[in-house]
Amino acid sequence: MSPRRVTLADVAKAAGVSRPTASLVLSGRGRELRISQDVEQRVLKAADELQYRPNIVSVGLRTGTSRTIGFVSDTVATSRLAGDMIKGALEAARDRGFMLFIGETEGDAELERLLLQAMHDRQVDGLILASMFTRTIKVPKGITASPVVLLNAVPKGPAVLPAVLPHEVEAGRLAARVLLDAGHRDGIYLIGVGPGLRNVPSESVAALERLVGIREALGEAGVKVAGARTCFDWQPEYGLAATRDLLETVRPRALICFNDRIAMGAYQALDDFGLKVPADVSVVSFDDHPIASWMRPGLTTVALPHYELGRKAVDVLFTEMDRDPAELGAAAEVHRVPMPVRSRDSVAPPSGAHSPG
Amino acid sequence: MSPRRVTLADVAKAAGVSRPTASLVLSGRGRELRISQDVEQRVLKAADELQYRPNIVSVGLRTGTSRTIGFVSDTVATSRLAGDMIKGALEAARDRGFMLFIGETEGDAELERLLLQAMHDRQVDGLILASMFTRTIKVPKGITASPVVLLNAVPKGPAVLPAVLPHEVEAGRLAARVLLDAGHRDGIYLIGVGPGLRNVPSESVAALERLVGIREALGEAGVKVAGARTCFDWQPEYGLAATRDLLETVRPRALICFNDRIAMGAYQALDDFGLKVPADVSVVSFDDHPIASWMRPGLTTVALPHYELGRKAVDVLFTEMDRDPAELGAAAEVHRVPMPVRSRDSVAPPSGAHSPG
DNA sequence: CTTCGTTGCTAAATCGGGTTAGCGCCCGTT
DNA sequence: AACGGGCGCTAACCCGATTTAGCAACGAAG
Repeated sequence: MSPRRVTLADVAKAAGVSRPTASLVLSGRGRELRISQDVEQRVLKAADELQYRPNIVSVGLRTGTSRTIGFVSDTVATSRLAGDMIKGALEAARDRGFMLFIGETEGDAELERLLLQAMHDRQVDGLILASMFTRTIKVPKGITASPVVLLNAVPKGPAVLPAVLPHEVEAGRLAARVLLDAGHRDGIYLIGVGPGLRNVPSESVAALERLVGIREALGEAGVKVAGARTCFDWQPEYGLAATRDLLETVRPRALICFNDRIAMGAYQALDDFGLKVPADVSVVSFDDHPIASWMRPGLTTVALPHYELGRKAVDVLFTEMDRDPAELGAAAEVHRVPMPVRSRDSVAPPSGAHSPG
Repeated sequence: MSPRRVTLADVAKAAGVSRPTASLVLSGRGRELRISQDVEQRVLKAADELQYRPNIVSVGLRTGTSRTIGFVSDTVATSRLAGDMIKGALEAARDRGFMLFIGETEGDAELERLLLQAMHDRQVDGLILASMFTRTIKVPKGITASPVVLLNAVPKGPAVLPAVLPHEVEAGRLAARVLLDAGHRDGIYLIGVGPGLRNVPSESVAALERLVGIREALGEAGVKVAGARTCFDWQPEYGLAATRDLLETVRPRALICFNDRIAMGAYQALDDFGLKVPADVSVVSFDDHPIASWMRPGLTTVALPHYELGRKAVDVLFTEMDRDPAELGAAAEVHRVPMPVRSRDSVAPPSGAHSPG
C-alpha cells in the first residue's frame, strides 16, 4: 500500500554513486572530503526529487540518541492546570528538533519504574520529571543513564539533580505587596494555611514558601497577619467553609487565598455574608487559574508561569545534555522562574481609608 | 559514567553461546528450534542477572515499527479541558506497551506538516489527529503511511479516515430530557446558539449537533424552544451578556447553556436579576468542566467524556494497525462515545408546578 | 562402512545510516 | 618510464536484534 520509505541507498542509486558518497554529501562533509561538484549536485538533486529524509531510528541505533525527551509526571500531563507546562516544554524541544514522550505515573512507583524503563528502552536523550504541585519527591534510582531535570519538584535529601521551580517565596511577597500598596495594614487574613509556619502541610513546598514570602513582606512593612484558616484540601468547597468560619467571628479587610480555587470559595462565602469584593474585602490569590478571570470581580492573583516552567525545564535539560560528561553531576542547580502578578479588580484600598495620593 | 546498556551480545557471551541462540531463547522460540534445556537455562539466567532489556530502537530498525503512537492536536495537549483525553490515550497505549509522542500544531498547517514528518521520521506505528473542539478539519495529505484516527474531528469532504467523536446529538437530547423530566414545558431558552439551525457557527459540529438533539427531544415531547441568544464566543463574559440581554425582556423558566463557561456567565446574570437557581430558573449545560462542580448550586451538565474519547481513539487505532493491509481504507467508521449526564443541583421543577407524583 | 536423518547450534545477512581506511586513477616530476 | 602525490570515490565495518540457511556431530539404518 504505502510506498516504501526513501532510503539513502535509493538516493545513491539515483545519483549513480555509492551509499557513503551520498551520505557524505548530505551530511555537508562533501566539501571537506573532496567530493566533486558534479557528484554533489547529482546527489542533492536526487535527494530532493525523491524527497529523501534520513531515518532517525537508524541514526539513533548508531549514535545511541533519539532526538527525543521523556516527560514523566505524576499527573501533570492531564492536569487541567498545567497543560501549558507541556506546551512550553514542547515548543522548547521543537526549537531543537526534539520530540516529547509523555508519561504519567499517577504517583505509582512501580508504574514510574516501568515508564522510565520504557523511555530508556527507546533511547531518550534526556528526562524531565515533573510534578503537578510543587513538592518534594523521591528521586527514582537508576535514572542516571541520561540527564534528568526535575520540574516543579525538589528531591528529598541532597540535591543531586537540577530543578526548575516557580519562585513561590517571591510570589508570597508580591501578593502581600499588592495589599500593602493598596494601603492595607490591618485585618489581613490568610485562607488555606497559616498563620504560623507550622500550620502548613509538610509535603507542599508551595504552601510553605508562599507563606514565608507573605510574612517577610508584611513583616518588613511592620504589618502582622491578623489570622488564618487552614483548608483540608485546596478546593472551592473548603475555601468556602474556611472563609465562612472566619466571617462568623471577624470582619477581615483583606484575604490572601492560597490558590484561586480557594478564592472562589471565599468569594461565595463573602457573598453569603453580604460583603462586597473589593469594596468591603480585598482578595488576592495565587495560580492564575482560568477561573480567576471568570470570577466577578476579576481576581488579582500571582500566576504560576506554567509555560515558562516547561520551557525552562527543557532549556536546562539541553544544557545538561550538552555538558561534558566529565563534569556531570557538578551542577544540581535550582532554577527559579518568576511568578507575575495578574492585576484584576479584587483589590481596593481598605474601606474608610484615603487613597494614598 | 553511566554503565553501557546490556546488549544481547553481553547475554550471549555470559551464557557462552552465540548471539542468535540467545535471541531464540529469549523470544521463546527455543523450544520450537530445539535449543537444549541446558542452554536455555544458561541464557535465561544470564539475561536475568544482567538485567537485559532489548533495545526497542534496534528492533524498530529491523521491523520498521517503534511501539509508539503519535498524538497530534491543534491545541488539545495543552487545553485545560482535554488533558483527560491524553490520559485516556496514554493508558490505552500503555496497556499494549506503546508510548505516546505528543505534538501540537496550533492550527498552523506548516507546523503540522513538520510535526507529522518528525513523527514519520521516528517510525510511529500510528497517528491520532485530535482537535480541541469537535469540528471539521482538512486532512493533511500524505499521512497514509501509517494508520490514522481522527479524534474529536471529522474530515472535510468524504470520510476517508475513522473518527472518534462524542455523541453530541444524544447529549442534546439528554440535556432536553433533564428539563422535560423535571416538568419543564415552557420558557426554555438556549444560551450560546439557536434557536434555529441556521444560528450556529458553521465550523462547530458540537454546536449544531447539540442543537439538533435538543430540538429533537423537545419536539418529540411537543415542546418548543421559547427563544435563544447567541454568544460571540463561548466564554463566561459572553454568556453573561447574552443572558442579561435575555433577562431584560423575558423571565425564562429554564436555560440550556451550550457549555459550562457560558453557564457560569448565565449564573452571574441571573444573580444580577435576583433570580435563584434552580428555584426560579433551572440551568443545564454541556462539557462538565471542573467549574461545573464548583459553581453554586452545582451545575447539571452533560459531560464530554474526554478520558473515554482518548481511550477509544487508541483502541480504534490499534484495530486499524492490526487490520490486514489489503483491506485498509475499508472502514472509515465514525465511533460515537456517549456523553453522560452529571446531575447536580441546578435543575428543579418549574416554580408553581406540582412535583409529578 | 557408508549413507541418511536428526539434533543443536551458529555464520551470515538484514534493517538504514555513518565512519574510516584505503584503492585506483591521473597528473606532474625526474 | 618510474615514481610521488593528490584527488575522488568506495569497500568494509559499526550499531543491536532477528531470521534464514546451513554446518557439525552423532546415531541408526542399510
